[in-house]
Amino acid sequence: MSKGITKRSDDYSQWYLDVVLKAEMADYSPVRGCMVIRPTGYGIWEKIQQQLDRMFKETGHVNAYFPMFIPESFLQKEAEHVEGFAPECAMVTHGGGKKLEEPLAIRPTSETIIWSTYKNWISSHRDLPLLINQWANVCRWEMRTRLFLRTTEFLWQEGHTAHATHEEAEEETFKMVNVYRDFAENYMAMPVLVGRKTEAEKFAGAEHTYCIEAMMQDGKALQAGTSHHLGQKFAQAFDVKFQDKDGELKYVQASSWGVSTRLVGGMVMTHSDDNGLVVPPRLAPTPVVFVPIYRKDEERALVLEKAEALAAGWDKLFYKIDDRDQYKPGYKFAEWELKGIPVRIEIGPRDVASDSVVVVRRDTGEKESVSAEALHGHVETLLENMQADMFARAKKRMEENTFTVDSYEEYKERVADGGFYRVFLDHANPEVEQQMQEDTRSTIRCIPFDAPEESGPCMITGAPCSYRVVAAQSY
RNA sequence: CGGGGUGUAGCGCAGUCCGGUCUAGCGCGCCUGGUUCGGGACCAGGAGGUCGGAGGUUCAAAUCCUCUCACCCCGACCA
Repeated sequence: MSKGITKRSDDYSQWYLDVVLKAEMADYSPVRGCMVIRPTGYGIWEKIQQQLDRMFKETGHVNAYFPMFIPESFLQKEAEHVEGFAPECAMVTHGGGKKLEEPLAIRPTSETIIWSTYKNWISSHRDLPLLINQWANVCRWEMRTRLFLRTTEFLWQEGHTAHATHEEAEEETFKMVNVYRDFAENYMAMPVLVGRKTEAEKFAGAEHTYCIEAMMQDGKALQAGTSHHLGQKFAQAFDVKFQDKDGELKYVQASSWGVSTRLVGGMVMTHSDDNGLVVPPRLAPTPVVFVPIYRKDEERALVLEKAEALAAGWDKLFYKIDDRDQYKPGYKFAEWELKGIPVRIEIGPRDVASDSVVVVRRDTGEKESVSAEALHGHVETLLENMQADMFARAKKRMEENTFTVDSYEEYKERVADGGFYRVFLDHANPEVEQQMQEDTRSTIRCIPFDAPEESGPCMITGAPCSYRVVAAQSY
């Protein structure tokens, strides 16, 4: 069927690369670890941006833009932050033909430049909360990269908020991880686990980190979004204080939260199949493609005219008519499948004669004949159903691959096969997680918010635990 | 940075072990013309290559030697 896509069952990571490259989502760049995002991939990122941007604004945030160059000294102001990011920073040492007095880091994240600026913007409780987001590129010099999932430069959004109290910052941190959950589930059709990161996994410079974790088709976890309560760490590092109602000077409380182009990779690994990309309708830049079928010029004219008529009333961006003459219909079918267009409408002379069309859904491949009259309603319902079905399938898969395990021996045997493991682990003790990582290359993905109270012994040390955490191998 | 692999036309590959038949070939794609068109059409003609790079051995190198670069996969770091 599909030309040159490795089967998932043969080699999952090669399959992923094949899909991304063959569907023309991205290309390698001349620089190691960087990628060119092609229109098919960028269009999906744009849909992600549009919807998230709306959700951020609906929750009271505004966009701004901070520069990508950060004085090296800024990064050093917060101890944990430096330690976490220094090794992966790209540094600019020259400019204008001269060595710079102070090297500039290309932002790996913007906390430092933003808090150095917030210092000037905040003086009173009346300036709070400050709720700003930015869409930007960032750069992290990773040892090993993978298209979309981890690249040296990537695109993301980063929200940076300032609050008067710890509680308000907490409310914000929690609210935003739930925005991410809402987005992942309802737009990406990607079920996620929502919870808190362990000390070992949290953001460098956060008090605590909340996250959404998704499960890919091979059972590995993907951190899909994070929201951090930064407490007063950055406010102290950059001396950001405000005068409160009570007249006292206090350090501001902060949060930051982000998702990146990694989501595009997560979408691929959640929904796509051996025939190529499968895009959930709500992330499809163009959800519908008409493939005309004709033999002679008269038929071509007839069929295209009918397609135009059928599409009348639909937003121009909602559909496209593939009137390329140099390809046969079968070729076009295969190509649009590879590129993941959710709904294909086949229309030929026979359909025109019967005043109907053939409608095919990408996720299941099901075909049905639909009367012209019913087409709009049918397609709109179909897209909604696909969206729901894709989520349901992914959710079922996640549930079926989430296991409850009590013995470390059993865990060690099974975790490499993929899946989420609900286990008792003394995560407060960092050595426990470290040992597990050494033994199994797996980590605690999160402490789910909805973990029921349950008591049992840590599977490694036997220490008493009062709930289970979720551990898995991850990307 | 370790371990494995691959670099030959836009893509996928053969040729490399055992140097000469390679003036480098095949499939797909591309260009021209015609016939086709309901699941990746067919025929005919054509364009396209510093064989990853540098150095060496040789009468002769895609092929042997040395060095080097890039990319992919698997680990250690991470959204």
